Amino acid sequence: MDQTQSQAMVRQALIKAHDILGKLNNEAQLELGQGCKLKMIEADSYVFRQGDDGDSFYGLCRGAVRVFKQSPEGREATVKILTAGEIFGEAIMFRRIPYPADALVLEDASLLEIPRELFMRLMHNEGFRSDFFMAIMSKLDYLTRRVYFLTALDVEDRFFNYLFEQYGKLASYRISTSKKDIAAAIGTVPETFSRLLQRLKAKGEISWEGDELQLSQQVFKRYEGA
Amino acid sequence: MDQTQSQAMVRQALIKAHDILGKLNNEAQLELGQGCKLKMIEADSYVFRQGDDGDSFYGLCRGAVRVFKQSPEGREATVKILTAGEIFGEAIMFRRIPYPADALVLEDASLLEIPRELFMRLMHNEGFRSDFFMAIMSKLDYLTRRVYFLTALDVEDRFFNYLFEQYGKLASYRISTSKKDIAAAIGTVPETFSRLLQRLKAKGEISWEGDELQLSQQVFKRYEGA
DNA sequence: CTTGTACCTTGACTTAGGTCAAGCAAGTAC
DNA sequence: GTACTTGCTTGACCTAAGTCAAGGTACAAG
Repeated sequence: MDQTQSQAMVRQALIKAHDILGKLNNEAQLELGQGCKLKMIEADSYVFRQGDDGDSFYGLCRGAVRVFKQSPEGREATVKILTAGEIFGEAIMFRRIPYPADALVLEDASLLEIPRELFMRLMHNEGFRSDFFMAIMSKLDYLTRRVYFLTALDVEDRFFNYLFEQYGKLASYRISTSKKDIAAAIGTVPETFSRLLQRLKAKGEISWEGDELQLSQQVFKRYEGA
Repeated sequence: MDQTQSQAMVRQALIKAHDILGKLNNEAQLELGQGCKLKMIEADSYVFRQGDDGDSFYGLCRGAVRVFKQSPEGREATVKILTAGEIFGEAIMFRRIPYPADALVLEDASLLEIPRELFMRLMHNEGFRSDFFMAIMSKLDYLTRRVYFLTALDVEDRFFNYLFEQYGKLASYRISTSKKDIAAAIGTVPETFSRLLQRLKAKGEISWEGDELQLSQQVFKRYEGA
């Protein structure tokens, strides 16, 4: 088997494993596999920058990507930290505009780059359309909650909500995101986040050794409803 | 002409004038007009409350509605102030969940209430689907900007951005929203907003008499790029 | 071994903006 | 008229969280 063929098979496998793209029917997956491009991007590189021209959106198959916007003065707002199985950059599919945000790779990532023209063809596929739709609606939902989360909650609440949002409600977490990035994700600075963690440790509400984070019983009780 | 017939004509006219619903083709508009319900709701009443069961979304034809979420402690986050031509409540169309936010009428409103079952039928209409899609995408865009706006900008920047977002870049505005509601929209409290306005007036950057707001030249220069 | 460089923590300080309470102006109800 | 309400303003005060600067700690490069 030649090189080109085996790469095509890798793409096909990645598509199949993807939460959204994997729901396409076989023909559509094949079409997608032929028209998309696999990109490996290592941590600390950008997938795209705000203002870049482009006509592709991305499916994330491995790793993590942080999407954020920067103000002229350099303050930045993290819109979302994406993990495997999500899509991003779809905002520019319907209007020919530059990317409206930065997308920075946090953990070495495998991405499927899907050009607009292919996307438009896929949109004729009833199944893809409805899954794409669902994905967009759940992003809408996420952003609505995020607006709430950033305006109405303090840093402590935002931290726990972030955990639950990103990992679900567990007693124990294996954290791969750096504290600096978590701080950005919950809309604060590393110093404040560090102090929060000290305070929580002191109160015995959490323990965090290496990459293992544990929450105490009381924390769960506190967030029972949410 | 009897009562029922004339009400049907009113609905039909409202649909035609609506930015999104008005783009439906004639048959679809007719179907919509027959299946939807016209509601007049006066200021300070709720269209729905967070947690309410429901299976309709709304097209706003007149007036203004504020959509917001409340924290258990009563702090609230305004998600969006809607004006004529927009739709809202569509989040529950794809999943059978209670409304995830409150929708409060700010100015006497005319609403078209569209039940899920009808919505699903309309979704088969190619034109409606694509317009609905565009509307959702632009909401997504709006919310992304809003996350940025709430995290990375201070109250002053948020105020001017709100004006430009809501009315466009004018030299003179006729403001119908109360200061209290504007304060909520820009994510602050009336006191802080009031102080901001005094400061801006003192610096000669704005004047605000009655419902007439004027911006000075320097303000425009400052926000040229944005 | 030493130098560098991220990342994280800690301390001292500042500040934007929230809270609480009082007062005022305009509209409406009686 | 007086009283009540609602929206807005002002003052005094407080505090969560940001900024700036200095250290640690650990891993990587020379």
